[in-house]
Amino acid sequence: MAAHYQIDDLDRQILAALVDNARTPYAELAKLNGVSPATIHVRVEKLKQAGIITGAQITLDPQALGFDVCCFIGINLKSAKDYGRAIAQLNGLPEVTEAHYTTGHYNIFIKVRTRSIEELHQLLINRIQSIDEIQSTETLISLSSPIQRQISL
Amino acid sequence: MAAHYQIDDLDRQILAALVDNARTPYAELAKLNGVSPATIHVRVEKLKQAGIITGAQITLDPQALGFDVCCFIGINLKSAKDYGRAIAQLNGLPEVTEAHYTTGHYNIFIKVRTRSIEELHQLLINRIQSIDEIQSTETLISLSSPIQRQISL
DNA sequence: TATGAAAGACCGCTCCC
DNA sequence: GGGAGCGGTCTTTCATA
Repeated sequence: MAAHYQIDDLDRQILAALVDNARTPYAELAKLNGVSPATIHVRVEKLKQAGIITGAQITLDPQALGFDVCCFIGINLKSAKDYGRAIAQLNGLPEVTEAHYTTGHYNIFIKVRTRSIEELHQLLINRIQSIDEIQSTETLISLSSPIQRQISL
Repeated sequence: MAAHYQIDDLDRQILAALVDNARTPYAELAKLNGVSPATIHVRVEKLKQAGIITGAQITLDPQALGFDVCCFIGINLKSAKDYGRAIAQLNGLPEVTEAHYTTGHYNIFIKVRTRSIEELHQLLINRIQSIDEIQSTETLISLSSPIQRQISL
C-alpha cells in the first residue's frame, strides 16, 4: 500500500480500458498503446501491487434483478459513540449497499436498494428505525441515476 | 431487457462468486456446485442476455490513486425544470462519480471524489456553485465507508 | 530496470451425446 | 445437463538495451 505510486499515461490508458471492460485482451491494449503485451502485463501487475487495482467484478444491473428502488437514508444517532454498533446492525441488512460516516446533517449516510417501495417501507420501519442506537432517519429516493461511474483520470 | 428472468440458486451462486471475483474459472464454479463447466457457461450467457450481468470491471482503490476525499453534495436548483442542463454540466466534471435525481431535501444528489479538501473546495466554488441552474448546495463529507458492496441475493 | 519476442498452460467456447 | 476438442488469451521465460 504505502506511498502513492506515480502512474503515467500508459497506466492511465490501461486503467481506463480495464474499467470499461475488465476482459480487454492485453494484446489489444498493447496495440493501442504501441507497446508489447508483456509490458501491459508488467504494468497491470505493478498496479495490482500498488493496491490501485483491487480486483475484478462483474457488474449487475439491479433493475434487471427486480431491485427497482434506490435511495439514500440519512441517519442521526442518539449518541455519536453508538456508531460502531449501528454500523454492525446495518451491515446485517443485505439491502444496504453503502454506509458512510459523515460530517454534516447526518451521522451515518447509507445507500439502499429494494425491490419495491413497499419493501423499502418495511425495511425502514422493521429493520432500520428499530435499531436502538438510531434516533431519526431521513429518506431521499433516487428517481433516476443519470451519472454512475468510477473515478476518471 | 423485458420481463425479469427468474433466477435460481445456481444462478445466485454464480453471481455471488463472479461479483467477488470476475475471473473465477468456470471449472471452479462447476465443481463448487456439482455441475459441468458447460452448464456454468450456459447460465452466464443467460444472465448476460437477461441484462443482469452488464459487464466486467476492474475495481480501483480511489485512495491508492490519491483520491482521499469522498463526499456527497445535495443540490437545490433554481427551478426543477433545469434538471437536464444541470446534469449535463455535472457530467463534464470527472470528479462527479454519481448523480441522482431525488425526492426529499434536494433536487439532485451527487457523489464526488477529490484528492484533497482543497481540491474539493475549488471544485465547489469554481465548477459546481458556478453552474447557473444551481441555487444552493450542501456538502456531506464521508470520513469513512465501512460498507461498500453490490446488492446481495 | 524496463521492454520485446516467443513458447507453454490455462480458460472459455462450441460441438455432439 | 454432461463431456471432449479447438481456438484464443494470459502468463512466463529469456534475451536485449
